Amino acid sequence: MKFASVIVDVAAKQTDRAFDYSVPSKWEEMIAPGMRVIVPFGPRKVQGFVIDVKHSTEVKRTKPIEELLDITPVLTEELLNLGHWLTTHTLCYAISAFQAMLPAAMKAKYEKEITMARHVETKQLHEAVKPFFEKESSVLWKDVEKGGLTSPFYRDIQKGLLDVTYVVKNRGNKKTLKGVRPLLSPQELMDLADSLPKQAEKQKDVLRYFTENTEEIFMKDLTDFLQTTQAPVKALVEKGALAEVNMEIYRDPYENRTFTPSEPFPLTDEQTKVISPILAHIEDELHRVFLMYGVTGSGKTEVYLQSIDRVLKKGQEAIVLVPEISLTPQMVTRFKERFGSKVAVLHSGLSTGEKYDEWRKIQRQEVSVVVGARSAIFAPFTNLGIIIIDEEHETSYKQEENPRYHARDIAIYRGEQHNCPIILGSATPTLESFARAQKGVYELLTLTKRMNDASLPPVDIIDMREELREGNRSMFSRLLLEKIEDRLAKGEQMVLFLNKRGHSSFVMCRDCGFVHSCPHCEISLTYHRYQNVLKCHYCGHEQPTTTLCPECNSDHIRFFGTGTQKVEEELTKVLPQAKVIRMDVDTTSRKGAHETLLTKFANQEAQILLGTQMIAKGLDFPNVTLVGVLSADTMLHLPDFRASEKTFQLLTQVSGRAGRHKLPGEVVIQTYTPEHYSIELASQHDYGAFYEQEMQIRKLHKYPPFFYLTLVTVSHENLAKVVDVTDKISQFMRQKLSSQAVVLGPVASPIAKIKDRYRYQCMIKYKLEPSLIPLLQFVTEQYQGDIQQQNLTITIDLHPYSMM
DNA sequence: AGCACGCCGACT
DNA sequence: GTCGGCGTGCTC
Repeated sequence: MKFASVIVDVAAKQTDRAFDYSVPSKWEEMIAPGMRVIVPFGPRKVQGFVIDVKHSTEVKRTKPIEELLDITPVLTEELLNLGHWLTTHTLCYAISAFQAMLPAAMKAKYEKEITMARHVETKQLHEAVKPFFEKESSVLWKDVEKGGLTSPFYRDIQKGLLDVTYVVKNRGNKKTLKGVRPLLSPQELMDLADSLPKQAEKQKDVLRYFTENTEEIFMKDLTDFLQTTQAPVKALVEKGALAEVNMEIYRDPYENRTFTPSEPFPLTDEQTKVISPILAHIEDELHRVFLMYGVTGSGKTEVYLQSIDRVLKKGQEAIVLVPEISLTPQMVTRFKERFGSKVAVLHSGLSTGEKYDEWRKIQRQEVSVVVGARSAIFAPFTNLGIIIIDEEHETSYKQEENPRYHARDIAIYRGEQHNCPIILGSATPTLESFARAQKGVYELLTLTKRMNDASLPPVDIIDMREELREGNRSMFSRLLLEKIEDRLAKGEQMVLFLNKRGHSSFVMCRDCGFVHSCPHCEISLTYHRYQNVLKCHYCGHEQPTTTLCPECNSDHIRFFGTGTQKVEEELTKVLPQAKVIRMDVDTTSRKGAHETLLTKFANQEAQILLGTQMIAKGLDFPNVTLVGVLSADTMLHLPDFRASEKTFQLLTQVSGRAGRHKLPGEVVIQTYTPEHYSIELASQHDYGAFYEQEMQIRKLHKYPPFFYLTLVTVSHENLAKVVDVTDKISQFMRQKLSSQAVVLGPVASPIAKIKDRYRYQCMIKYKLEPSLIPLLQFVTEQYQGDIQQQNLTITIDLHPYSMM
């Protein structure tokens, strides 16, 4: 008798442990850790992950496993261990860790189904229930709820007329197509062909095909190839010579695209110098973290490609992470062109089914390179030779929900397991990584020259206060407008960048200062012109706009801040001849819209590309000679110690979009704080100076990389309760941690209320606190009662990226 | 997280 | 006396 330890799909503290089940004898030989199962859990059935198979158990009465879902484990031994590591390092439930490592299609859906009990006739049922069972033999509970008929159903369930069954729906629907495979040896097939009568011409053709090809083939391909129908094949199946099989097919998101194979480019001296230690570590299978610091356009990608090439030649595999936002067709194309069908792509633009298919290619070892966003770091490779994280500084590598992991940490963990190098690439590395490189924890590799000997574009900083003083009240400075007109005349292209979405950021009464804010969240509402409504970005609350101030009845209601829509309007007003493509969350929400707009721009259907964050990364258009940043300081005043760093990174990235090719480029940055060092140093392309200056500030305020951070956020609908709990937690931590640690709090969260729940925080800054995690675990256990009964939530973010 | 069980008040 | 409200505790 075998027993399986199972982590069940119930994300709660009380169920965050393994439960033992007996393994029915039919699965004893097959079952292995890492497989998914369906098990009875209380009155219902849930999905679970087998983490251990053993010959005995302490549990007195085990229930048997209901169903074994996998033939091969979906989690390798390495990933199971990584799951456990995640639970302790991010304080999440084991089930959340496992689910984060798999495509969404593998997560079960649960449904309650109502069927008629045996020997019950419809006429016995309640009048309201009857019609449901006249045509169908079962009804989904959610449909009953929708119809508002829960009570008559309840009554019949109580009477025993109806049964409730719990069904687990597996979403991982493999798409299959009919195929054929031979059951006999080529010689036997040949003998069979000879024994067939003369008129069985087509059957002989089929047999002849299989004497030469022993592999299975799609039915359609076979009949097409032999110019026949399924009939002769069927006849041979009857005779026992062939068998019909279901062959898995993949939805290929890139199927109607052709990729011209590319050859490795000759490397520059700098690139050669940079790649040699990487290649040496690949060769010797040594783990090492390389920080590749290279200015935009310095050819980092070619170094990645050639490193991967070496890995593949050794028969190993590679993971490449790119930020979601820059997982552009351009980037994917470069990998597909070099490595062809060996590449799988994983990003949020794919449907659940498509993601599942890409994942299956990895699991079945049909590909050896994965290019993907954050979660691709969990690709189930077993022989990793390199992990690359491009644009290492991007905040999207940190998951902002449980498990709150950073892909960089997972990469390093896996790199240690597989003895392989890690490359972190960036033109503006995070201070954390650069500091580690300075200390020798990581190895620094530097690329200082741009390809094609292009120089970094000159940057003009425009003081918008000055513009205002001189009577220019528009959102375009005179210099920027002049340059835009110049490019329009020359037929060149430009990119205008703004980091806001919507029309205006907030609506204010100029007489009394009243600002429309969300009734459920402590945040001002955003005006959306298209629908003429005010929207809350946090809870989705919508309300109509007003022409009069609700406070003082003044009609001096004005829209403040600038959104892409408004810029577009003003642009067409000032320069009616300009063709503009606007890219923001609103215009790119439709699937494929992103790509369509970029293709249009690449085809020069418009001269101006106007957009938010998403156009800052990875785009490369040869005809772009001007980049304009409309308001550089919008993110500078956020309550975030990384605000300067983020501003510097963004401005540097945006500037890098200009003049990457033959035509020289120019950058114009508009700002209200031109003297700020992050703006000034970004305009000088001086990362080194920025690093030095920002490090001093971080040291002074005890922020990373000098101190680690942990953020505890408490939320509840009652303000007093939130303050009380946060205060107790803060005091407790202050008391238990070493004197070197700094505990700040309780303080209101930057967004003090979301969806009618108040939020307070306790921030812990520390250098070395081995007891921190156990203490935090203790705290959550202490409040377990309140969490369950009163809807209190305590969120713990170790190494947070967002302070919200 | 669900769900059953069990104990109380408001009704036929 | 019974229906159904919600607090309590368990799930191999």
